[in-house]
Amino acid sequence: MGKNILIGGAWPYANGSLHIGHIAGLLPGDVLARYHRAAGDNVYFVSGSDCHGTPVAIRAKQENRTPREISDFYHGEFTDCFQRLGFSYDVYTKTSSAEHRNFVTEFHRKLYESEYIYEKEAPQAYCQDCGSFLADRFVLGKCPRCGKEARGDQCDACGTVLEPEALVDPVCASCGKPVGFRKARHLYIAISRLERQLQALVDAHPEWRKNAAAFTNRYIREGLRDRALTRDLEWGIPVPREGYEGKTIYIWAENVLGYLSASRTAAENRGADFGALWGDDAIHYYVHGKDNIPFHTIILPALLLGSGGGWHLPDRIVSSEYQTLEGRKISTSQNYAIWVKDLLARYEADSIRYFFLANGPEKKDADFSWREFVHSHNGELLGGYGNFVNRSLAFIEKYLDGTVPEGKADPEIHRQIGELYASVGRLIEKGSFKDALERIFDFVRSANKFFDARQPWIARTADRKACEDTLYQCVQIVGNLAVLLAPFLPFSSEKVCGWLGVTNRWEKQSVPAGHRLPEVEILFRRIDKAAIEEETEKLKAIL
RNA sequence: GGCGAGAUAGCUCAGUUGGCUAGAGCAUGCGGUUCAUACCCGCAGUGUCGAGGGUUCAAAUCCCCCUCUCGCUACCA
Repeated sequence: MGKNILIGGAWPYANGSLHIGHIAGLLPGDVLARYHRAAGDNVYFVSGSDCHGTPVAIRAKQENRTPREISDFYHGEFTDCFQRLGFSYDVYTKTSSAEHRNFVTEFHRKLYESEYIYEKEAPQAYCQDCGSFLADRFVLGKCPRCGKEARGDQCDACGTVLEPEALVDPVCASCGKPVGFRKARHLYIAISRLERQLQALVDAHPEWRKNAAAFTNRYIREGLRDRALTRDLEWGIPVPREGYEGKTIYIWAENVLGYLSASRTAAENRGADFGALWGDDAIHYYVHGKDNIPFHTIILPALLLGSGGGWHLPDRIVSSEYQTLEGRKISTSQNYAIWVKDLLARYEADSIRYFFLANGPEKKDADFSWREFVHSHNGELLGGYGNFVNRSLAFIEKYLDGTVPEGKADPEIHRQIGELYASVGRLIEKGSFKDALERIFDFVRSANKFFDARQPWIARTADRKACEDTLYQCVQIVGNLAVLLAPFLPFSSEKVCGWLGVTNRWEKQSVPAGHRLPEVEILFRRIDKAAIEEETEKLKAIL
């Protein structure tokens, strides 16, 4: 009986295109989803575009469009990129959808009745000129303590934590005009009172990525602060409470609930029990970059606990470090990035997936360089795996009538394959994707050695039976490699599984003797080394 | 300023609780092979394990200190 598995991929913010940093952090989610499905579990892999919030509203204003137009535009781009990269979301939606809005409205309405929610009036910076309230860090002024330039949340010069109204001569960060302060009433969630439960959550999960546990412990140690759940913004989900007309729900008190709203849609689509998915027996993974950690280990659990609905809390936090680009950090504002749509226009999805899964920022920042990308593709993916598939199948086509021969399986190789399903599965569940791929590619190398050692091209005339045994064995290896690699390289695996007539279930596959191969094509195109120079030049031109 | 993470071969990284001459893949050089997408196989290296101290019979691994990089510091995601 399959387990209920929720895999929540982070919701990319719909105010700019996706770049390689996004895929590096999100790809693990798809590997988990594909693996768990192959293993027979009930997988709900959900995500969506995060459409609300100030940056989208600002961008819309600048471009003279509506926030909905802006976010829908990027949502369309995201959907297209994810689809072409092979992301197997069960539901990919957006926070501006009716389903999400309805779910959140209902959730918040109940939440407000909880003992953890209270109302407070506080002065808030307001810019007459921009016509809007300002976030603390969008207020600039002089530090009351050291007199240096400081932001409304903190003074970098002396390190004092500030309230914006404490600043001397406060001005608006975007227009530079003086700001005033108005009293504003907001709803707050008493995260401070959930400290014990949140600490217990971290302590109960040693399997969280190290960075997730470290961040969370640090926040708790520094003392959790209550947070406002509502904002004086127009673009967002309206606060479902009397007296809050014109206010919207704070984006982080809303977008993380997308895991619930989207998985409810997914459950309804397949006529499954949404309650069971969020009950005790489920396993929940959250996959995102390290900048998202506190929102998934503190805010989301706080909302789930605060609402008192008995919701399942996060089990496994797969939080990546950052992807750098040719040794520098990616900067979208300077256009120093590689955009996913551009990558997809020139390279195959599996090549892209392979690189970011084999070299991704699992435990520390990882660098993307074109040199590495081309070498890893040509050397490992194509030269190692692609070549083994091709030399095996082409040999059969050319010399064995395109039919899988009768043959004896090598017991040692048979054992190794069985062991791979177990160890690779374990590593994927642990979030160790690099290790998992490494195991598989070790085996690919040994398979190439096996082929060489057996010299079937000589045995073909000298010892026909030995040649057939070798190729029979190689076909078994190819079929199983395709299944083992399917979570990582879905497109090429689908081809190979199709040729050999094997399913993609996570268990040892066997290709029957006598199976006729269809015409086989090459799995991966070689990337011309000249691309390294070309692509690197393009990046240098930006700097 | 505070807190956190990282610094290991040209590159990307592994190195469990300290233990033999520090590893892998890629890249590089040499040799072999030819079924295969000039592919694969074999061999060969190279490293003051960021610097400096200390603990220990023994440290990349523990302690101290320093340097550098990155991140977080909560109403930008």
